[in-house]
Amino acid sequence: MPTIKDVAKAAGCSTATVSRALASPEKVSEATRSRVAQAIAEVGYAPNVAARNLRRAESRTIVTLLPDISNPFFSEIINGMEEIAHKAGYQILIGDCERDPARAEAYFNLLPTNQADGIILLTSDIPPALVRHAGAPLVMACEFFSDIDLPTVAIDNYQAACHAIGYLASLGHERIATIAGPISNPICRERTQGYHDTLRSLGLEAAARVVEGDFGFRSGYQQGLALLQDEALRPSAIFCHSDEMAIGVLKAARQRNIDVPGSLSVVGFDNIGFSEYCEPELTTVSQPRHEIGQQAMRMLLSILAGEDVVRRQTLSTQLILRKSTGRPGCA
Amino acid sequence: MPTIKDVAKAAGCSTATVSRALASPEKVSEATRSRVAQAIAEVGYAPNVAARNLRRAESRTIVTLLPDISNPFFSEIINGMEEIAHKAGYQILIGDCERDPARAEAYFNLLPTNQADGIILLTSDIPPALVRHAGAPLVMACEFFSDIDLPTVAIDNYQAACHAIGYLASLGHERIATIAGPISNPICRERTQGYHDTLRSLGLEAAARVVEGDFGFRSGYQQGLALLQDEALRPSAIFCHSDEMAIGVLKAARQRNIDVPGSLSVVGFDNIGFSEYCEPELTTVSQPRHEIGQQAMRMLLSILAGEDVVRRQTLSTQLILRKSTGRPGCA
DNA sequence: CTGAAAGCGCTAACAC
DNA sequence: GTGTTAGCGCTTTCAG
Repeated sequence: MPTIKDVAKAAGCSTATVSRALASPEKVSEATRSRVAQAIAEVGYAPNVAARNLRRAESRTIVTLLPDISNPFFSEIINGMEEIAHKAGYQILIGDCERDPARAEAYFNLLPTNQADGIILLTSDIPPALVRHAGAPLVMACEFFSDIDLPTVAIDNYQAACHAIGYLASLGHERIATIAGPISNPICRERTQGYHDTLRSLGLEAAARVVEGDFGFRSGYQQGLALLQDEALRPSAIFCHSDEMAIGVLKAARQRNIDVPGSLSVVGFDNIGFSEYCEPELTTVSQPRHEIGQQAMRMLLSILAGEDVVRRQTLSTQLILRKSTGRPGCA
Repeated sequence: MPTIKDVAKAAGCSTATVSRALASPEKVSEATRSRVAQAIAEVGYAPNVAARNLRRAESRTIVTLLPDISNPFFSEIINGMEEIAHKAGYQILIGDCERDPARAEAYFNLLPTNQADGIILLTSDIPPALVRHAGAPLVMACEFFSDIDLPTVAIDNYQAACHAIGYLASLGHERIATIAGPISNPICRERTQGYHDTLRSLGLEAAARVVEGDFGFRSGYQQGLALLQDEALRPSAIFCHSDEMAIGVLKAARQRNIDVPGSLSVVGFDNIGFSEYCEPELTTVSQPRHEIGQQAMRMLLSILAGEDVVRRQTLSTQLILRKSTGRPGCA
């Protein structure tokens, strides 16, 4: 591989000039600049990034920490992030934590050694101590910590839940249950709060029922089975904190011979690709995932550039009406 | 951040000794080694990776190129790769190509500048020229090129298809169709070949019908709709080259009021998580994804280490029998 | 606007 | 077993 020296030789100038021609062209005369450009093409030069990083003490790499890479919810967010990062000459390193603090720690350890310039957190399920002593810019997307104030881009989970519950109530549902994500998760608390507040304002609080899942298919299925077990207590609608759990509920209902939406309405959250292909198609809360990814990355790059940023961006959600919701008892 | 010099000073030795204590402890005396270890803990040292990479002319980074990060089929493979890579001190950079040759090229360009040491290809949908002139180790996983012989770990697609079709035929199906992935894709050709050969050996070739999809839900749905349109020509079973397409077919059948498995059997490929939660649960060909990821990474690391490798590893598949298949006309 | 020169932090000959 | 030394390729003062 040719180095900057080879280019300098070919262009008849010093390595410093080549470097400048690349990094700050305006500081180099028109003539020199074009000679350098030609020399670069001639020798087939590409800068050695490790050398540049060492010298500049940066890595041009952003880590994205997520709880589970197999959840398709994240992929569109990552696409949005990548789009912005790539334009700015940054790379993304995807870190799958799998609820393992050691993994999270390994990724945070990339910061002090200049292997990463910053981290975007798509999960709050990591040791707070890591976050507090990160020593490099951090941005939260989708989630947040209850006790640590980080720059954040997210939706209004409270409002989204209110909206979903309000819609179910407007359909005539009076017994609305929730299958939440982990209660330790602040966004789930917000959603649950929105759920309770809406029920209360509608006088439906007596029939409130919240069970906990982990966002995955299986937990939705199991909690759905439990929720639908006792006919006397059976909810007529279930609001789920993820589409996977909602799809699990759909399976539970099928197994219990409960028609959806005839005898049970189900609302999901996230609008993943599957939600259009399950039976029945899922009514769900859609988040602007691509935009969340873009904004989070923009925010982090701004911070890295030393610019001031709006520390809290809230993007809007949309309730997508499909076939899993209807008036109660219309079977 | 403390450097190796600080450690040397604290341990009362030279930087070279510290470096050796870290890289090849057996070359350093017991006593020195422990003094170095203590000094490292004392000053809180962590090696600067950019400097090491520059010096060693390596990056300890492996790129994984895949066609679409939102396809959950890949996530378990990536987990397997990460497991092995991490143990060996390597990082994984996930490259989503999105069928864009420019993206693929950008990732290949990391090779000559030592930003990546090798690439694992999970897609064959990239310009062959890139592959031919990569200038660093490449390994294929799952897929392969018809005209470029790369070290590969994959399943026997031909056999897997034969097995699936044989099973369908054993159930009594005589009109078996296939929704293939892109015909330009060699693995799809193999599967299609297995399909035809099996039908022929069974005397069922006259009713053969192959249409092309792109592995996604929508294409399965659309091709399913088309395949099920004309009652006279309607297949009694459809073999799909991906679970997503099979799930699309399920939706198409529902829309056409065709009972699965009563009037139509459907077989998928990949055994993604959703295949257990769709209606009916999907019979599908399962690939050992975790193991594929592990083996592919092991192979690449061996090549990097200059070891000889078995250039072609074939892992076994399993036909998972669930609810989407049955005897024809048993509705 | 350009060149000389120092050095980022680390490793690997090469000596001893 | 350990120290000395010369860079890896690049950027960035500092002079001019």
